[in-house]
Amino acid sequence: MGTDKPPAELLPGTLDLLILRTLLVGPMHGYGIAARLKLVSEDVLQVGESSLYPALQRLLLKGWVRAEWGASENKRRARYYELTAAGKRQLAAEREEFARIVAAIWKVLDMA
Amino acid sequence: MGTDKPPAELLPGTLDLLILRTLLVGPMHGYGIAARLKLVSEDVLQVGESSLYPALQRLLLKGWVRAEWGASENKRRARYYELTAAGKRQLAAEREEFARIVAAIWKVLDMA
DNA sequence: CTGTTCCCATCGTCTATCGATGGATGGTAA
DNA sequence: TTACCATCCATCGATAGACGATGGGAACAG
Repeated sequence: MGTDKPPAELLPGTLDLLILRTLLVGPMHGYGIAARLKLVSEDVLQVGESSLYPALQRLLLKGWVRAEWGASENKRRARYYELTAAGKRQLAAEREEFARIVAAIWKVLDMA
Repeated sequence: MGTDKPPAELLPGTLDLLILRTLLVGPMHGYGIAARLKLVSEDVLQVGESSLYPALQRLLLKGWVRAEWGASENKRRARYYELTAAGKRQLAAEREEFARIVAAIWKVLDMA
């Protein structure tokens, strides 16, 4: 029967925030970002590459990240993404907004 | 002069949860649901009617709410939405899933 | 009778996530 | 060497969900 599905991997609208926060740790390539998100969230957050790369393109366009080609630890060619100053500001703003909204949602969930 | 303002009013993917939780208080009509969300969240959550009604249709289709025509307190005709048993189960499940994901996001936001 | 508030609802747009897919490269094992 | 697998890049098409604009109708206050 069961067409059961894997419940949910991500909250829409939070991916940019997650990527920016991850890049705050240091420059990283796409694959590494996905791996780190999965690791830190203990397998709860699983971002596919087809979500990740469009998101990175978005962030590049807005000037929140910068990209540079390099070599990964395994000597493979890899594109490293790095947070810009504007990206750091954006991160702070998005984080605050996220906290604000989540707090509001909890108020609803906990109301009498 | 830009009183510009609200960048985001809602986290996509959380609307169903918010509606179900609101209906747990008791049967309510659409307008009332929106008003209550705004009130309880202290103006942070503002759901427009063009988001609300499609969402209610969705919930009806899935059998999580039931609808019935009646009269509002002001004697106007109003459609009252009510949580079904399946809806209550769904609410519990979505709430848990929401908590799970938000906790994971915080882990990312707070990582070293 | 006119305007305002309350209450219903749809259409079209836009943004974003995701499954499927494709390709290149380097390490490893047979 | 050859095969294979893991890593790493990226796009396309489908789908879903939120929102602005818009429309209507019924009660009540002025």
